[in-house]
Amino acid sequence: MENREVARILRETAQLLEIDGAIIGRYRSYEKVAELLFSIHERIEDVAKDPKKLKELPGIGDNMAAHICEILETGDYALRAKLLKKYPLTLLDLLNLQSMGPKKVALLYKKFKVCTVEGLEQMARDGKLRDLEGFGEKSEENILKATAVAKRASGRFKLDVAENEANKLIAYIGQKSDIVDFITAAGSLRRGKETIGDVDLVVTLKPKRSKQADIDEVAEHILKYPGIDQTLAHGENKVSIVLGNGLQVDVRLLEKDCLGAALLYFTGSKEHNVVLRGRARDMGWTLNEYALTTLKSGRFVAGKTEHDIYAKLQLDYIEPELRENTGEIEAAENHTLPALLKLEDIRGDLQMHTTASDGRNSIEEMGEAARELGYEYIALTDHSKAVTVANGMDDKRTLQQLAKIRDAQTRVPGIRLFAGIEVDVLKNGQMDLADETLGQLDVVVASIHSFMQMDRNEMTERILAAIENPYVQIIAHPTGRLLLRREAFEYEMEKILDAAKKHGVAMECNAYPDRLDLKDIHLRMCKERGVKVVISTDAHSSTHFKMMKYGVITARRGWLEKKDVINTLGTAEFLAALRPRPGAVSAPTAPPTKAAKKKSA
DNA sequence: GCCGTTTTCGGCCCGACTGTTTTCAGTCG
Repeated sequence: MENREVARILRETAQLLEIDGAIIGRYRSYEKVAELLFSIHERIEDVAKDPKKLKELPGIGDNMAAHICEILETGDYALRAKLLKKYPLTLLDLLNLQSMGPKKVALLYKKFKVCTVEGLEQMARDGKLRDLEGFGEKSEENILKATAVAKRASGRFKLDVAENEANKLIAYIGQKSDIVDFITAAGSLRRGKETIGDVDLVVTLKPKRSKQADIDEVAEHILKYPGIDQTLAHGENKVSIVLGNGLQVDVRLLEKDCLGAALLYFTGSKEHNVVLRGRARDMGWTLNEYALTTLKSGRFVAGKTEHDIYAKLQLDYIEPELRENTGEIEAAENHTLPALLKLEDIRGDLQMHTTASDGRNSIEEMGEAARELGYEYIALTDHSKAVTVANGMDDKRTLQQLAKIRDAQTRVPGIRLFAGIEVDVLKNGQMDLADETLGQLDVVVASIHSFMQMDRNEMTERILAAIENPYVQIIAHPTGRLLLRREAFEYEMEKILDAAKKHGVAMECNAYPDRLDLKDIHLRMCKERGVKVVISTDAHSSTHFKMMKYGVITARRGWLEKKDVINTLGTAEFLAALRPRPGAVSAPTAPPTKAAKKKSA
């Protein structure tokens, strides 16, 4: 059973308990364990084999351990089943609606047996809710708005989409440059999460322009933003809006002096903040979004910058991407935080497509665009024949493409053009092209584009076979997921990574924002095992090279450092870091640029 | 339901905003 399955059952139990009126701590304990299951990379099924190990996990005691074992054994949990006799499962859909929480859901169910979004919508439309205690006409309006939003938006957005919307709004708010001092994204966008639920913007005002009238002026400006679909909240220092595509944006308007505390608070994650606050409390302080202050007298301790606050808490500065309460606080305490990879460390891109298969640009165009970015090398990796829809190449065309790349190299100096392939891993684990063909190429990237629904064991065997093929050097988008569209393949990641380590195969972090594959926690597993990682864009056009930043941010979330990623190496070192293949001839070197020629002369 | 050595019982983040109230409960992040 997958962690997310166990987590789902625990989370539903927590929600049902909350609706049932359980005390806060009880349902929080279920929620916490559900959250834990998403943050650990061991399979809970494996951990649970040793009851002692299971109970070592934070938040799991005797009872919870027994519940987890019950779920793993029976596929369900008795308390959840019992609660479901009292409340239908569809009731939980209502919790996802804006303005609806457990108390209101419970009341509505008790009074009217409302348990579906459609049912609730009808009640609101008929004006049947306004006489209920705690409800009014406005509540009905809000419910109708919320059901409309729920119908329109799936609720989450890809990182690039959220970033683009945020940047547009930041530029717009920046028009108030006489009042506004600084604007930045916080929340999961700043942490670089793969999908974003809503965007948090922190806006600070100039010291002489932070009166309420100034804040109001900026808020009014924001409410006139052309992209707004509806306004959810408008208070003294907060504006919440929903954009046309359903993306919610919360903007906080604050004084400059509390920027550090505000950024820390609104960047999260919630779990990271909870631990920081507990730590502050242990030290006799209290931490909120305005400052770190003394518990007794409320005297200011720190708050101008995040660095100040971490320092006072006796922690090294923690980069936003690490703030998930998955060990970063302990590492900050022990001065063992990683020196995270940076975008400028990347010196080449190892997966891209040209007009030979399904790309939009020629070899030369890709080479020139990559050189513009300052890269030292790229690998041109068109599809192999199994991907017919992408005009994949057979052996003959692959070798023709190799010759074309060698030829293009003479016209594109100053960057090394590796002749590569993205060869398909067939259903049985064999390669889509002959070994003799693969052996002539500089870089062999293997990936799966078919039979994605295989069962766990079969898929594990299939990928193991690919890794054991002596010509395969990189496994591309190893889990095949498409964010918000398609689930990852199921297989035993531990086994795959152990094999990759053994055979010197690098795992790709595909930087394309629809993929981000491997994802953060898998990359961290690579680091722990010493598995080599490459970050590639999978560019299908020269404009796609800019997606590299999403791969880097994902790698940072996986705690990766420059030394963990082999396309941070120079050309010769990179080639040496790739898996050596039997009988492979080394690629010819690139002709120097004119500038370099002059220099050596 | 979990956790802890100043607590084995009593907390469990905490402040803003809204809408319904007429001082506060519920929701949200």
